[in-house]
Amino acid sequence: MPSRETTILFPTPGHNHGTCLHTAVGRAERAFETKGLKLTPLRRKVLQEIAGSHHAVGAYDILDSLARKGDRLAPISVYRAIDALLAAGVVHRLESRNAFFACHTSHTGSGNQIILACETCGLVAEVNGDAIFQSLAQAAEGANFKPQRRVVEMTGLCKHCQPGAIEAVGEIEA
Amino acid sequence: MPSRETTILFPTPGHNHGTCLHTAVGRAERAFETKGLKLTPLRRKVLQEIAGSHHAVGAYDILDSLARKGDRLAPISVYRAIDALLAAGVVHRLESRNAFFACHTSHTGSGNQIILACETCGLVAEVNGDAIFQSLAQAAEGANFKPQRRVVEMTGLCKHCQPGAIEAVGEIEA
DNA sequence: ACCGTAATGTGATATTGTTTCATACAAATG
DNA sequence: CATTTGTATGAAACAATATCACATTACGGT
Repeated sequence: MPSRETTILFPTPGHNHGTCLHTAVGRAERAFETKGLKLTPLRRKVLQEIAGSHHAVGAYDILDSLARKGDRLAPISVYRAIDALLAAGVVHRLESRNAFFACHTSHTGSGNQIILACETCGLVAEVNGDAIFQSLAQAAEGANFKPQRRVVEMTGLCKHCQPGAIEAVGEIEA
Repeated sequence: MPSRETTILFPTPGHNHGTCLHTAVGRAERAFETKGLKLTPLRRKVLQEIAGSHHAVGAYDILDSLARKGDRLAPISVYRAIDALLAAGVVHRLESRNAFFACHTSHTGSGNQIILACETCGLVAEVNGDAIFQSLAQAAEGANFKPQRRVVEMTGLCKHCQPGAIEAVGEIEA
C-alpha cells in the first residue's frame, strides 16, 4: 500500500492533472454545499487557480494569473475568495511560505493532516498526522495549554527530488 | 515537576524579566562564541529588543522601538541582525505570525522544540517535542520524504488566560 | 600599510495583507 | 410586490513584511 499512497502524494510531473483538478472542484462543490456556503463564480475561479497544480501559490500569483486571463481583481477580492475556500476547508495555507494550496485528498478519518513541501520542485502534499496531533495534545496538556490552531509543516525533498531519484526532465508543472 | 515547568513556560505578568533577559543575552554570547559567530553591537541591540519580553515581535516593532531610542535603522539592517540571531539559534521565527521571539530555554536534549503561542496574552513558549519529531520522522519516511525544516506551532490559551484562571490585571508586559 | 572578508549603511523596490466605504445581489419577510 | 436584511463584490488607498543592489566601513591577518 505505500506505493499507491506515495504515488498519490507526489504525482509525477507528467501526470494527468485534469483529473486532480476535476476531483478537487467536485469535492469543493460538495464541501460548500454541506456547510451551507456558496461556491460563487469568483471563488470557483480562484479555486481553479490554486487547484491547477500541486504547488502552493501566493495570492498575488493568483491575481496575476487571473489578470492575464482578463480578470482584473483587487487583492482584497482574491483574499476574500481565499478566505471562503479556507473556511470550506478545500484549500490550506502554507504558513511557512505565506501561500495557499488546494486540498487534493479526502481527509479521511480525523482530518488531522500534516503538510510536506518539497524545496526543489515545490510540490505540496498532506499526510495523515494523527500520531503527531496526539503527541501535540499531550504536550499541550503538560503545559496546561488549550490549543486552538495547529501548524505542522515539513519542508525537504520529495521522493522525486532526492539525489538517488530519476531526474525529471524540464519543469514540474503540476 | 510539572508546576516548576509550567511556571517557567508561561511566566506571570509580574515576574522579574530582567533575569530572563540577562540569561538570554548570556546564552547568546556563548552561542555566538561557540559557533564562531560575532554578537556585534547591532545584533545585541536587536536581541535585547526581542528578548525584552516573552512575546513574538515583528521586525518593524523592533525598528520602531529602536527608533524611539534614537537608533534609526533601515529595515534591512534589522532583518540582517535577525538572520544572524536565527543562525545562532538564540531567536526563533513564529511562522504563523511572521514574527520573532527569543529563546528563553536552554534546549536541553535533542533541541527539538515545539512552540506554543497564547492568542490572548501573546506569550510564546517552547516545549520539548521529541515525541512529535519522532512521529514526524516516521510520517516523512512513509512518504519517502527527506525532511529539512520542521515547523510545529500551536496557538491557543496559556494557563493564565483560560476561563478558570485568575485574571491578570492590566497589560501583560513580558 | 595592505588586503580580504564580514558587517553595516542607503535608497529603492518588491511582496503580502488590510481598512474603508460603496455597490450589487439574493434570500427572507411582511 | 416591496422591504428588509445579510452576504458577496468592487474600488482605492494604505499598512505590514521583506528583499535587492550597491556603497561604505570595521576588523583580522600578513
